[in-house]
Formats: sequence, structure tokens, C-alpha cells
Amino acid sequence: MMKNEINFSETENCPVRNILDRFGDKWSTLVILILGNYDTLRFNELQKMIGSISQKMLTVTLKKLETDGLVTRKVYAQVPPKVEYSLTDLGLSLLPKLESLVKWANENMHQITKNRSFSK
Amino acid sequence: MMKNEINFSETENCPVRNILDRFGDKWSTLVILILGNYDTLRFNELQKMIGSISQKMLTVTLKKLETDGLVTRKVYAQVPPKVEYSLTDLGLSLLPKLESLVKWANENMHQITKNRSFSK
DNA sequence: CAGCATCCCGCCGGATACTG
DNA sequence: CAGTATCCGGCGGGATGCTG
Repeated sequence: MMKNEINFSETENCPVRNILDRFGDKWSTLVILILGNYDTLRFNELQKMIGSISQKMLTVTLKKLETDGLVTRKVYAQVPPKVEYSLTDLGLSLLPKLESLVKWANENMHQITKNRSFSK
Repeated sequence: MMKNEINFSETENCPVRNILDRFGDKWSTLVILILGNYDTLRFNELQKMIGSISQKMLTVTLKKLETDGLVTRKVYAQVPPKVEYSLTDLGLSLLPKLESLVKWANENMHQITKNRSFSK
């Protein structure tokens, strides 16, 4: 009955659960996707690009991504401050997987929207 | 500077944002992954497999996935009731993308955990 | 410019009890 | 067995105001 050997059991030490918990938040994946498309962006540029994100959440999101080693933060010692963000190699290795999801989303969003409207 | 033409602007009608919002919840992706590995499962089997999910959240999650047309629900008219869930073609088309993420998670979870511990 | 601090609301999701 | 119904706490995340 089982096709592949994937273990979904208890949360700790389960990479699947751990990753899903990590990127289950509202902004992480979006930030990675954008940084993947623009190589390097300043804090303000990122914020303008996303449009609807608050300063707080962008800060929090970037900090988490930096902690996980997916994003690098480069601070220029100048006034006014300038901080540049970009993906690390680890972040870059995740990018194609997320872009694959984006591709699927673009191709199938219409169908999903239709399904939703039918079930009303 | 921009590498690909991906539009991340305002939420409505943006497939990326829409999909991320949709699967940003705690359980959806996990249910799809499991159904993808077991073809067909009953409600109870799914719940035991996930382990930590409540009846409520499994119900809610399955209902959303059914509404979006990613999962089918087959009810057997018998007592006690028997309900079987499986992926639709649409759900199956999403599966490889998610499994690609799982593969990445398995390969890189260790590194991420290490990064996290270093930044304490 | 790039944040940090604080307040506070909404809602996700857990616990529990009840049905066909 | 496969759900509903309800109650409720936690926290994700928005709004606002303040700094180096």
C-alpha cells in the first residue's frame, strides 16, 4: 500500500514537519522568491516590492531566514544606513523548489478558483 | 537586474500569494504528501498517520482540500460509516512539487539546525 | 534608512462533548 | 466511524511611535 518510505511521525527530528512549520508563515517563501529574482535588495526595496508587508514582519522574517542560513545580511557602515539582503547558497538551493511551486500555482490557480466557486 | 518576470504585486489574482496563503496553514501540505504516498486512506487512518492532528483540524483541512479540488471524498453508505480520501488529478499534479520540497528538507535540515544553534 | 518596542486584535487550532 | 458544535487560549501579525 505504501509507495515510498517517508516518515511523517512525531514532529521533532522530522525534516518534513520541521520545514513545513518553518515556511508555514505568511512571508518567508515570498521573500526567498523575490530575493531569488533580484539577487540583492535593500530593506526598503524588499518592502516596496512586497507592498503589503509591515516593517515589523519584514524584519522578523529576514531575521529568521538569516538565522537559518538562507539569507545573508550585509551592513554598510554609513549614514544613512544601508543594508543589503541576498540568498545564501543554501537559499539558492531551495529556490528552484519554490519556483516549481510557483509554476504550478500559475498553471492551476484558475482551476482551483473555479472549483471553489462551484462549491458555494 | 530582474531575472525572471514574476509578478508579486497585490494579493488578489496573484497565484503565488494565493497558493502560499492557501498552504500556509499547518496541515494541508502534510495531508497531500501522505495521501500521495498511500493512494487511499480513511479518516481514521489519516489521523493515526499524522498522529498529532485533532479531529477538527483534519476535518477542516480535508474539506478545504476537497473544495479546491485537490482531494476526493468517497462515502460508503454503510453502518458504521466509511469514508475514503484520495488525491485528484490536480492534487497528484501538485504532489511532485511538494515531494521535491521534502527531498530538499531531508537533505538540508541538518545544516539548518546547525545554523540555528550557532546563532544562539 | 533600517530598524526596535509596544499594544492589541483576529483567528488558528487544541480540548472537550455530542450525534447519525 | 466520521464527523459536528462550542468554547477558549496563544500567538501571528498589523498599527503606531520612537531611535542611531
